[in-house]
Amino acid sequence: MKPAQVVKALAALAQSTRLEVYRLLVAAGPEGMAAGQIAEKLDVAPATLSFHFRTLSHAELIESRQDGRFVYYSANFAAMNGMVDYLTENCCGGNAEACRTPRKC
Amino acid sequence: MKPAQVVKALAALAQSTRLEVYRLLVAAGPEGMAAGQIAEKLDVAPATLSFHFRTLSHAELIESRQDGRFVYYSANFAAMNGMVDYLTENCCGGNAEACRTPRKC
DNA sequence: TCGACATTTTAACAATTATTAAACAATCGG
DNA sequence: CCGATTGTTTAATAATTGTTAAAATGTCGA
Repeated sequence: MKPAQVVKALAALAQSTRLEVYRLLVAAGPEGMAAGQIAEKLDVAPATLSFHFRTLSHAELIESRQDGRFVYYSANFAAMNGMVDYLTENCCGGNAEACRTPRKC
Repeated sequence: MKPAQVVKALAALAQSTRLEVYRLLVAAGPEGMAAGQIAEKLDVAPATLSFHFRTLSHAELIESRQDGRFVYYSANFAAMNGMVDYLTENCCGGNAEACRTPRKC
């Protein structure tokens, strides 16, 4: 994963509304959720949400598919793993064991 | 980890200079590096770097200790793990296996 | 104590970002 | 087709952020 893209992904998540959206989609799993459902659940104006979707999409953290009148968004799990891998590269000079902790996903 | 702090941590890393600083410190391990070493290695003006240190410190992603005239900075590994855990909470509605991938650290 | 070194703070400016309302597509049911 | 629904785009404004030079702080060796 290239540095510029990691920065883009981090920036995309570094905003409370987008972070909530992303977490919602992570919890929703591969099937995702419709834009309207998300707007309702988070109580955010559609235009605002659309702006944030675009940012998350551009960062390749989420994907979208159209289904009739609805647009479903879903999380791109590989992207986040790539981001985390980048952050922890050469951890402790290669001795990763020194700072290992278990994780959930 | 509280949402506001996760946002702060992500925002701190969502900037190329700070991301480089952080990665350098992750690689350096618990002993860390002196501010001047980092400035030289990354070719960044001291004042600029100081500004970024403050942002990273405030996000609790790095720590500092004074040693004579030098200030050593080091990565706070627990903070990043907390951040990642937050992002992946309830992954795939609890079925974390569905999106599991191995990681390095 | 003096002078040199290491780093931080302040102040100012340029650039980026978030939000909203309003206008604009696109899709469906009747 | 028409009207209602779903979502996106545009344009404008307010707020936040990154960078730099200059001044200030703190530490050490002589």
